[in-house]
Amino acid sequence: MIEKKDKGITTKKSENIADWYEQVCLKAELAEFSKVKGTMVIRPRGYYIWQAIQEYFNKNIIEKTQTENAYFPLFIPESFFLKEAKHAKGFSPEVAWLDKELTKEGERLAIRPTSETIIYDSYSRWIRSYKDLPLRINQWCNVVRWETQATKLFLRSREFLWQEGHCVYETEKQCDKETENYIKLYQKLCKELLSLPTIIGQKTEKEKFAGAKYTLTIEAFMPDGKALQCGTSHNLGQGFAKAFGISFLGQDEKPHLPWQNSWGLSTRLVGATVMTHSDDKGLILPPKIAKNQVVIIPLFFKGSEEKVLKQAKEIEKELLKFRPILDDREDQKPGYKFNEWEMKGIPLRIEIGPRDLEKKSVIVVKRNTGEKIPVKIKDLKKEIPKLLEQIHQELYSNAEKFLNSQIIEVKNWKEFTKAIKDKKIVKTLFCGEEECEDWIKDKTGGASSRCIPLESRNKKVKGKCSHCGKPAQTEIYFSKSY
RNA sequence: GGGGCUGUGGGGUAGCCUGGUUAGCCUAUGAGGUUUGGGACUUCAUGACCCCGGUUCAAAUCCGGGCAGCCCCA
Repeated sequence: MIEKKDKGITTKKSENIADWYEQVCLKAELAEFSKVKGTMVIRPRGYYIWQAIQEYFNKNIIEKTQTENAYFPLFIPESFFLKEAKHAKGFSPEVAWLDKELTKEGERLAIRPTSETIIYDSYSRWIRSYKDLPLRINQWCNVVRWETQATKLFLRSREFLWQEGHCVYETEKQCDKETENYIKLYQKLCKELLSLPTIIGQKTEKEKFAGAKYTLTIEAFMPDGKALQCGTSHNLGQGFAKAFGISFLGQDEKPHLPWQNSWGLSTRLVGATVMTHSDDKGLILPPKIAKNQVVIIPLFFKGSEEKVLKQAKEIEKELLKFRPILDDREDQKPGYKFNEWEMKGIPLRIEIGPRDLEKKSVIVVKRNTGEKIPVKIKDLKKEIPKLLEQIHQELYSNAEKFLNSQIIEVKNWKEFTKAIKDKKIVKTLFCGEEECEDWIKDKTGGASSRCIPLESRNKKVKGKCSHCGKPAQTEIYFSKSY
């Protein structure tokens, strides 16, 4: 016998987070699996979230940093790819190639896993003098990385949507400064839009972007102790410029190689947000990215239906800017509706019945806490934005509290392995050796370096690597990851 | 990287071991009636064996391959 609750989320977040997460994505109608392994359909409720990210991004990052949006092709000739050796090597295992179609010269074509090469081919023609710099271009597109590992909705798929920014600068100093600025803007987006706390840091040599001088990252931490890379900003140095023949005449009338960076964030952020905030009843969304911020549920009783519905419609009209849903279905009981909209993550529910009409008030219910708050109808327009903001803050501070509670400082290998086993994030001293990092990954069942905290990356440290005992070079975070 | 499990109407499942009548149930969907302050009741209707191949008089069931999804360990 199937329980009625089977219509809802049947697995608890604390019991099996993978199954729970999948159910939330599917049942809240954010996404569904598609036929080809590792590909997904993003449904309107899910795509709205991505659009909200795009909107914020274009307004607060693209415009404010004087970056421009453009678009480059999906297909990349193999020869472009091979120009920067480290880059080509790093991406080669996961590039998807077209089977038959070749260029006129007989070259294979790759489906972009990232667009450095095809963009920099253009840049080599566009940049002539220092007056052309800085050049800042962003593109919104899809990329394909042929993952062999287990794929997961939003978090790891073979095709995903992202933005990639590509800037060119006259000086190293400016490049450093802006590479750091972009990652900080990413962190701000996560906080202000998605209620997601993150850690900023620098990737190790082992984990940095293929072909980069260094990579900055923001890392979020999921409830199961796994980290999720949410955005990266790479200082590419001059390697790509050299490989693609990008040079400019300086004021000194001599040719110079420019400095470049690239930076990106993807639909993975949607997954991070869903997994962080949602609960056993289903989706919880930060209000700013909710397709509908309010659902109005009229409670019908014989004799008063008309009056209640009329008032509900007035409220709907009054609250139009919060994209309300008026659920006036007559064939469903209120309890059913409550559960349905909770599963779909509507931040606020307004209940209105005959008893409320008499008092000229309604009950407003917060999705994240379940609090029921009586509000006078005339005050709704004023109170709703306050409650939405409150939800945003509560989600952030809960996630932040969790993040801080997860970080454990360790001094030796015993503490290190115990912390990883306890699904914590290890903060420790590290020698910086790649072999040491490999060894740790092997012995802990996959814990890898997350990042060197941004504030301490140029600081000298005293002490020993908590694993090998060699003199430490840096502070660092280690954890398992998605 | 290694091991294991699963695939049946839109969703969740029974049946499979031991091949055999019309593939059962819950839910969903559509129509009707009674209802409505936390997943209502009822009548009728709609709708399925992942794909390819093999064994067999006969395949959801056995065998092989493919595709897809999940779990565990490192």
